[in-house]
Amino acid sequence: MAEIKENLFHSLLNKEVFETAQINSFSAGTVILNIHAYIKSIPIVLSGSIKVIQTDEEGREILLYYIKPGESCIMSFLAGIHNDSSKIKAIVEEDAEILLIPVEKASEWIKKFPEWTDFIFNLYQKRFEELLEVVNAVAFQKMDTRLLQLLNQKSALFHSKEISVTHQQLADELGTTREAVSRVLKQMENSKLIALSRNRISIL
Amino acid sequence: MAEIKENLFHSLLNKEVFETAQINSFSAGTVILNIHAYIKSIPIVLSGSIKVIQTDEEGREILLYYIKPGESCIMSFLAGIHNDSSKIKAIVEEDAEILLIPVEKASEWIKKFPEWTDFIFNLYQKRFEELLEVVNAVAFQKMDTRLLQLLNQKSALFHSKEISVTHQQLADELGTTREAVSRVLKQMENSKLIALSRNRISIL
DNA sequence: TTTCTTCTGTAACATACATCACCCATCAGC
DNA sequence: GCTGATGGGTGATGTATGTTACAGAAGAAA
Repeated sequence: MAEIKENLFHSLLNKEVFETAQINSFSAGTVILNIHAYIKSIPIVLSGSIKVIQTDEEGREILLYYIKPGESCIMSFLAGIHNDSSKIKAIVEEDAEILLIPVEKASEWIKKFPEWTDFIFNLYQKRFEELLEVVNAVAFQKMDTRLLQLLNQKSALFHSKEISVTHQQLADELGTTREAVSRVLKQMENSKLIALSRNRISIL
Repeated sequence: MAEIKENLFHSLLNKEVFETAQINSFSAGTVILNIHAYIKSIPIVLSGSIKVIQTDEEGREILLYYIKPGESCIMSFLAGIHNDSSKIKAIVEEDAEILLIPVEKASEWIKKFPEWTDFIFNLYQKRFEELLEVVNAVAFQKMDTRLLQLLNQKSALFHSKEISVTHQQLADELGTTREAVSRVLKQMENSKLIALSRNRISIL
């Protein structure tokens, strides 16, 4: 974490950023940002990770992307500067330390610090591309492909081939049902791609 | 068009913007921006409209959103300032007049004109929300709902209850097949929601 | 251990959509 | 008018995923 902070400090943020911001710790599962909530501060992840999901009226969910160390939630930035409410939900995936920046500062800095603007635009592009991938996956890919991708994503995130997750959680993130996930996982186990046990999937 | 130009001029752009930019005319069907193309200028639509679609490797498409007068293609802005290639395809839907702004100017103005930055951020938010809706629609909605929404969108765009379009075109925009579209349309006709004829759909 | 809860496996069936196949309708050009 | 091209209608069939329903497995609690 100290490392990330140093990087941010040197490469894109300056003293004022760190002096203004507060650092907070959140444990896995905490809902950082809920749908329809109004936003007063913008989070920058220092350690851990946050997952951003969309929920529809009927409560169905779908994973949009992860926010990793050094990144921020661009949706909250947008909603924040427009004084609008959030359209998405953000949940801590791994215990995280987060820098909270008041919205007014965030928009003030756009005028003052070109590096900050760059940082924001870079994130925009990244998030846009990730959203395009989600659209593609949902529109054209079958569950097996999507599941495998999700497992690999999680494996990379946790730096481990062992993933602690229930089928229901995966189903929620993919916007499908537990049974569908169980079926596909079982097939993947039969093809020796993964090994299954309660609350745990190992990628082979 | 003169009206839009005046509005842009007064509300968010200034003299320099119009002096720098060129106005070009494009007729319906023109591909303004292709996937993998590098971007040297950013379009602002003055009249007509542009549709932005995503295509995957297998050539399947899906409509993302429309760019209407007074708006710009934010993807090209992002890709432009990062000197990256386009991930999407933009096609003129209605004959359009477009202001072309060189990328260097676009990023220069971020520092110079707060109104320009506001304009950009506003668009970002709008596009983000539209993408979220696409994700939702593709993930959770059935074809009948999606088709109806698309027809209403087109009807609003063309300011007409009569839409000139083939079933195949609709299928492409929804990322499905012609047969599926034909069947659903026929049902909708039976429910007196629309009337069908060759190359034309009338919303009742 | 026994009991309870949560997670997983799986069968049977329903449904939406894709795919294939073909015919008919409409319209443009001759 | 005829002819050919494009667009549209529709049945048959396949397949992925949703739905319902229930049983067994693995842990947690007692």
